[in-house]
Amino acid sequence: MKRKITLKHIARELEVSISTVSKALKNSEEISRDTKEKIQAFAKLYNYKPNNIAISLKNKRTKNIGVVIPDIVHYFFTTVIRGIEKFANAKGYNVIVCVSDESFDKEVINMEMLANGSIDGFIMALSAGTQQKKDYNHLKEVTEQGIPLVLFDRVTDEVQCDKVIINDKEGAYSAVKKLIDNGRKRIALITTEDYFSVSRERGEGYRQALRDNGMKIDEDLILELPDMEVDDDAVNAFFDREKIDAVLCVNEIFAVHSMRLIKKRGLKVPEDVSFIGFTDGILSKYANPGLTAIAQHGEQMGEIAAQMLIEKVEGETDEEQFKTQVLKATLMERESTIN
Amino acid sequence: MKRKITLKHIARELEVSISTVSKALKNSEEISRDTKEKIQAFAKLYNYKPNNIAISLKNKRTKNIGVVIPDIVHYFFTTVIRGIEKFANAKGYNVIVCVSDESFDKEVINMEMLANGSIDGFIMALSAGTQQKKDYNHLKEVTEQGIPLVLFDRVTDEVQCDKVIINDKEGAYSAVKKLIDNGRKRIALITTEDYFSVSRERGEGYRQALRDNGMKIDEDLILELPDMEVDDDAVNAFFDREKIDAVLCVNEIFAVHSMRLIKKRGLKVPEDVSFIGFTDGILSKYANPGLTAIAQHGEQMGEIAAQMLIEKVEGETDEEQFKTQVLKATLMERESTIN
DNA sequence: AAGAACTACGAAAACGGTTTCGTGTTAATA
DNA sequence: TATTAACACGAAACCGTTTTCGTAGTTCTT
Repeated sequence: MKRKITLKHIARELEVSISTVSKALKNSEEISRDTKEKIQAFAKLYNYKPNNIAISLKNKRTKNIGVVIPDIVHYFFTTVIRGIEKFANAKGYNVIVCVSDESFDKEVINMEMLANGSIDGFIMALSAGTQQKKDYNHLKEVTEQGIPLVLFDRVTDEVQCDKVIINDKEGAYSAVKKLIDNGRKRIALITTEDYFSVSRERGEGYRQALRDNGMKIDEDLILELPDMEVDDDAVNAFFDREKIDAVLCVNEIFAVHSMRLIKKRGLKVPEDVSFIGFTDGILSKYANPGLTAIAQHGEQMGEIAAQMLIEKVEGETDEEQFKTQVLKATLMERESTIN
Repeated sequence: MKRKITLKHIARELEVSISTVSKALKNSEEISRDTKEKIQAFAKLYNYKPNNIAISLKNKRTKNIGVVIPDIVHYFFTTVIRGIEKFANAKGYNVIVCVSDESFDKEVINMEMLANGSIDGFIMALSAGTQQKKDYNHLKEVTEQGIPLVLFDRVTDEVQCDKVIINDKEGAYSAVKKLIDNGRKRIALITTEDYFSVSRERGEGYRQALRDNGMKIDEDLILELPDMEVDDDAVNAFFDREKIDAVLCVNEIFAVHSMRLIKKRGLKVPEDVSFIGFTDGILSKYANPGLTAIAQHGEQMGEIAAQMLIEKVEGETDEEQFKTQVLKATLMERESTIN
């Protein structure tokens, strides 16, 4: 087992000082050609690579960025991670992923672990627990320590930091507008409980579109599911109760799942009932019929978040200028709506 | 902006030495009650937390584990990560995720970056590029340096290390067996090119099941798709050419996608053609009809991999004993096959 | 009263680098 | 020949911990 070689080893072997070795490997002008060549050759031969930890300690920069997300088995979040990875890797950063599992406590614990020197900055989406509790002290603490933070998708106004979101309201608005233009009269909304910033925004877009088009808002057409998993009975009861010709869902699973329940009732999609879902993910693409979806552009979101973060990390100036970048939600039309 | 406080700050403020502070915070017997209480109170007040990087340098242990996977936007891999996270976090480890993007070069670069002190061990699945190239020197190098390595799912015999896989051959075998028992006569296999260890294994299971049941292997019933994305024309041509009453696919996407093409041809699933796919993922669950699938138990796989790795990392003895743990692939029956 | 044994703490090395500054040797200059 | 500048390198501090070892000062022996 050949252990990693250090500057000290090289220095001892070549009978020079550690500083000379360090400088030689950085091709410093201070060191003579001969010595440099000798040292560099030796280093290459023994495949010397500087120890990241030592460099981190010295520089007070880890080149790691911490990503805290509610759930990793979730298409949207993985696309965001992909975007982050892509940008971060190109800049020489590694990505430490922590999952809060929608829990406030885990979010706090994870952030505290990472904040003690392991990372240069955070990119995160708030857990459900945190949004319910409305307790953002752990976020405020890291920003007060001067650790840059970028929030994406699930954000809050109560923390001053960079943010990147999509225009959820507009996305929902244009989806509903499309349904109305297609002649749909009874448009339902299937959503989560409203402590999620995104669901709230999407709900507003839905209502606004109805209002702007002279349709009155029927609260009975709005179904709030308490869990992220779909309860078949609740949805079926909803369909029994209300006559519906279109459905907007705040996520893919709600959409695909309720589309299936509708088909089981012998109704046709999109002829009898149209469907649109948020998140243009893998389910929408492979659903049958293909699900018209509002794309959240996760990968782009991740890239932008990473860019914002790295700018702050590497920026000398600690100007307290925070931006919120709003991406445009775009409609990806498939067979679940009529063109 | 309140900067992080260090031992040195506390020492200066309380007019004691750094060593005294360090010991006091560890509740050492060496330090008097009075001094300890004073120091601990001060530390708590200023929310002192030791710097992870400094500790890593001292201990030569980072409490980070590196995970290198081909693709993060892939249900199976994310479930594995979830399992790894779960186990690792419970043991106080963080997870650094790197994506090789199926590329040999990126895999090498990522591993080299992490191997220079950033992590205590690796968990990984080989990229397509690596499996094609059959070049495993980067893996051998890290193991030679004494860095523990656990391979999962996409493994190779050429590297001596711990491994965790599912019994792909048996999984495919039992799937085909089931199709035969259902009276299917012309069972197709849609697979990738065969440099993937898993595809090869699955193919063998398919052939074996046919042989064992007195059916002859018709190579024309095996379709190898060059890409991970499905080429509609290739699959349609295949269906035009061959009369088929059942299909086994080596992944979800192949299965769901070709199931859809079959339905577009006016055939019924499962009556006319049955489908079984590998990876019991989100697509299988929400497909219409639900796709009978061979579960790969990603989360469990991740947990086991993490456990194996952490055992090696924390084990004193560098016994060169390597285990390969084989999980049982189980069939998850849904509507795409007849019971 | 002198040595032994504690007690309670500090100095310093170590982890593996980077960087500033000092210095001996040689070469160029006056 | 004496002075100076350039060159090539080393010593040491530093990043923030941990840990070993040394040692004042006190208390306990006999």
